[in-house]
Amino acid sequence: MSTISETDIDQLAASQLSAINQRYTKNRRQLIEILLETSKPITINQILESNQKLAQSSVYRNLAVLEQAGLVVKIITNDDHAHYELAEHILDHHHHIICSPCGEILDFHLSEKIEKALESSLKKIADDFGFSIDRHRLDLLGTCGECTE
Amino acid sequence: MSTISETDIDQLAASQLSAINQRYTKNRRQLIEILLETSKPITINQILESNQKLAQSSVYRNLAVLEQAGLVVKIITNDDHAHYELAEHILDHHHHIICSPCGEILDFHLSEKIEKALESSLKKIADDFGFSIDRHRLDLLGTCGECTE
DNA sequence: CCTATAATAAGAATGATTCTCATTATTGCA
DNA sequence: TGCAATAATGAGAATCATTCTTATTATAGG
Repeated sequence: MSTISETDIDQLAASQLSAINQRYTKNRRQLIEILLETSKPITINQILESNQKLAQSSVYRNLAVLEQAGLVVKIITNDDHAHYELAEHILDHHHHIICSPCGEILDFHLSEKIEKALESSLKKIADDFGFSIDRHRLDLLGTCGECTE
Repeated sequence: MSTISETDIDQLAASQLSAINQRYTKNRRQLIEILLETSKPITINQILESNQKLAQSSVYRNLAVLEQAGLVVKIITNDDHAHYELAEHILDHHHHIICSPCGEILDFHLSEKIEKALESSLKKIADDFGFSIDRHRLDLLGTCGECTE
């Protein structure tokens, strides 16, 4: 639920791509658009279904490029297909609730208070382990209402 | 760092396997032993290296059976090989700190206070989404000391 | 408008994981 | 204890998401 405009995203995308010497091409813009329209993480197959013109190999390659540019995040859950969504500075920081039977992934948010407490804990832990941290992720694994019925 | 004894685990394993009509065979016991000796999640290849007698296909099959029985947890991180470790009622509830460059996974614990606060938040969120929850997982993604040097 | 370079797309290749099936082990019962 | 009946094993084949290859097409910059 971000309020960032599409032109802003285009500028961001162009800038983050050029930072790694990549172009913001028509194909890449279409991927960004699809991800922006979808309110939850989706698979490559869903992307291909939503735009039949896209070549599978290009979608794989371009999502990898967009991920390198920090514009897109790849979400690996269980054994199923990977899911993709826009990076958190475009959407906002959130977590995932995952239905194991059907593989669907939805976004959720922690209260600011708990999120902050968690982050400061994690920072300490990372220090103890001598790690430099990129990010954390929190997943809720279970069964959605539809799969229960 | 659990204080559960090996005989206790054998009993647990036998009982949880028989609950799904599976036997606690020599191969399966060896997998449990290997996972018990290792203090962190390991890959199938590491398991095969640590015991050359084991057949790859059997290890895959038996880890799947042990996972179904709730004795073992499969950890999927990025694109690398899956990692396996004993279930939380054998070890204890914990989370993972993952080095993206080398793929190593280590266990860590949150303070009880934050863990409890988190759990009660997550319970509410699951209700809101109409999900029944099996478990949650929290991963810290970054770069370990060795990979930084 | 050219030239150099990057992106594209179709299909081949890869590789972790799963499946198949003949062989071996185990269980329960006589 | 001995004998089915059934389950587990292991070697290799098959699967399938993902990555790679390469010829073609598009783009940027002079």
